[in-house]
Amino acid sequence: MARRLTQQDIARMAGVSQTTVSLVLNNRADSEVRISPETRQRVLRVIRETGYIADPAARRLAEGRNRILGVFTYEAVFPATSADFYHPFLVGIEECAEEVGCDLLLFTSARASGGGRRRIFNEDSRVRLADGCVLLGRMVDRDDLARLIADQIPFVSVGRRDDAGGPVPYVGADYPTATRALVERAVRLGHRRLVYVGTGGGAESTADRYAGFRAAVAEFDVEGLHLAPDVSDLLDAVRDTGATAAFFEEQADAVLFVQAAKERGLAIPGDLSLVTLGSATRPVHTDIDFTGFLIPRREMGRRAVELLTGVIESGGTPQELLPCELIEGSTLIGR
Amino acid sequence: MARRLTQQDIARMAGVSQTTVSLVLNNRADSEVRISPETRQRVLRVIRETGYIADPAARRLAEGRNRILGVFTYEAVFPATSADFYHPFLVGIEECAEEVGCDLLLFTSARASGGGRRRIFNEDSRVRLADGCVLLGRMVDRDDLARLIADQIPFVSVGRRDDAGGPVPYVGADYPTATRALVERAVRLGHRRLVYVGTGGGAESTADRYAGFRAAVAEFDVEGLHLAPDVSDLLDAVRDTGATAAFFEEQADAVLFVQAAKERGLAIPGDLSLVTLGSATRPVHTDIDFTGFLIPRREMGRRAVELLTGVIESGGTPQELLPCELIEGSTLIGR
DNA sequence: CCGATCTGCTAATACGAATTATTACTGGGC
DNA sequence: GCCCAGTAATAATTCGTATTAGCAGATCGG
Repeated sequence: MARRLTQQDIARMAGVSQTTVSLVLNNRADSEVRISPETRQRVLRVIRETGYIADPAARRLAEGRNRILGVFTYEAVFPATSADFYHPFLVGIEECAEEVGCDLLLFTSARASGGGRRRIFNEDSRVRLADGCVLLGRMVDRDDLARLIADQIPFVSVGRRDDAGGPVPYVGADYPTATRALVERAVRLGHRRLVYVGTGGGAESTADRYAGFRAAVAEFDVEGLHLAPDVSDLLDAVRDTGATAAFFEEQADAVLFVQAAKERGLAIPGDLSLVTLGSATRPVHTDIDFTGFLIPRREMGRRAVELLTGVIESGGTPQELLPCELIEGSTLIGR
Repeated sequence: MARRLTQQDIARMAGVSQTTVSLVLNNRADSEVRISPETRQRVLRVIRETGYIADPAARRLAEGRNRILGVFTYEAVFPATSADFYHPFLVGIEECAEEVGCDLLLFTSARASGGGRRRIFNEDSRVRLADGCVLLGRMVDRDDLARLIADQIPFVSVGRRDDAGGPVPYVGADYPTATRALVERAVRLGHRRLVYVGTGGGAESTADRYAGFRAAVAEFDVEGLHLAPDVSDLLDAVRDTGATAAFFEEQADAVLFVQAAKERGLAIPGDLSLVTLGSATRPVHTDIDFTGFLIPRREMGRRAVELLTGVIESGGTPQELLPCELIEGSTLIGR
């Protein structure tokens, strides 16, 4: 590999010192440092002619900055399987990274040598190459989080915000508010007995939805029931509750439910209103125009990068919940 | 930002020199270099306890390697608009990168300061941070290519393979062979008059398809006609040719064509057989089971990374066309 | 006309890891 | 007692850029 151009080479050609080249490049105009216009032009000309570009590694080493943002995911970023969960986040992340002039480093090598799940800190982690990083994924390793905090590596977690021996900077979706709004809408439409279909626990994202549901039914003083999505006959189970509106944690479950309802003569939304709490994590294609809300994934990605640049520059532990856009839809009607 | 651990720190803690730490880390066992088992263990223990990780920038500077592969695209990698062109390539790239233990650097900042199109070499390009890079995109800048070659930066182009003052390493799809195979199939089924619908020129990918078509009709001694896809009334135009089978360069055009045919009472494939030459670049959703072929995008991504690692290690200018899988489909029948 | 200030630039060093050259020590052979 | 081989480790240098301190020469004030 032909040795590439260095500032030393440029300096030689322009008849100045390497220092001068560096100063011109970073066009410093401090009172401390002075370069005559002629010299500056001469150096710039050589740089232009040779197409010299500074070595990013050396740069990073010297000044500690890179304009590279790391992106870490616990699963493959580009899942072969689905129309995928990560994609919208990445769209937002890329957009914003482009705006702030940063490149993205995807930690694809992170799968530990053991072949197990991905870990941020493996033997030769390249995390530190980036100025900071965005964490994506429903299951973030607590030890990794703790380590990030301990090492004071700037990062922002998207979605997850578990505490890990210290506050975690994050961008999330405001599920409680969105869920509350949907409950309110149902109540306004005359529903008095609602059922929540979903795990209601586990990941924060689902726990949040359920908590929002619970708080809202209490606030509006209506009946709020809960059903696990994996009961043997969900259709009957929902019917038995006597609820007039069902809130589905998972859109995929709602799709199956509608399928079953159609087969067994239950009219949606005539006999039962349906609400979905956010877009599907499991891929599903449907033409049903569910009433529900959109998780602002793209916006979350964007915001994560914005916050990250802030953290990199001035530290802090930003925590933000982004509003979900409500979808009018046609599966929730008055009764 | 708390200063992070360095080999110097580890050395101090273990009571050895920085050199020793480095040697232990790269566990060199040359006859030139000897470390006693006790010392080695002591150093390793400190490393384990502190969780020390080498600074990738310093590493890169010293040894010139990074295990980072750059990925350059002329458009956004994650287009907000479509179920997107790049995705399958990226799936393959990521898979293979993970296997070879490399991280991926996406040059998202590459949009030149002018706000114009992306360029690989802008003022502070981070290209050199990577050991080499994969180029994606239908339109690769010739100057960029020339520069990559001149600077001897290892790279592999996916799809494009324009000459740029020197041979370009690439992975492509074997359109000519696949197109020939489809023509052959049509001929075997009794078709004697075929029409190619598409630009037939411009990008290599389309030029290749048309060239394959031309060569095949010559080889099998049948009639081969050509129609631009944007004629005012494509349906009539195709009808007028008297062809019994139409080969569509773009699946999107074929979908529209079928639509029009249905409306105007032309039976597909009863009255006219249809063949599509590769999956859509414009996103389109259809349930039609077209006869045609699949562009092995994912495999191309994989292979590009494989070839790139080869180039990085031992140079060369690999050039490969990957076979396209034929799709039996139901739009091409005998007559 | 001598010190003070200003101007334009460079030498030296730091950054963190890898590598090369070199030193300190131990035993063994004669 | 001296030289040599072998072992274990270190000092010094390298990579390319950024920064700090400082050095000549010119200009100015008194």
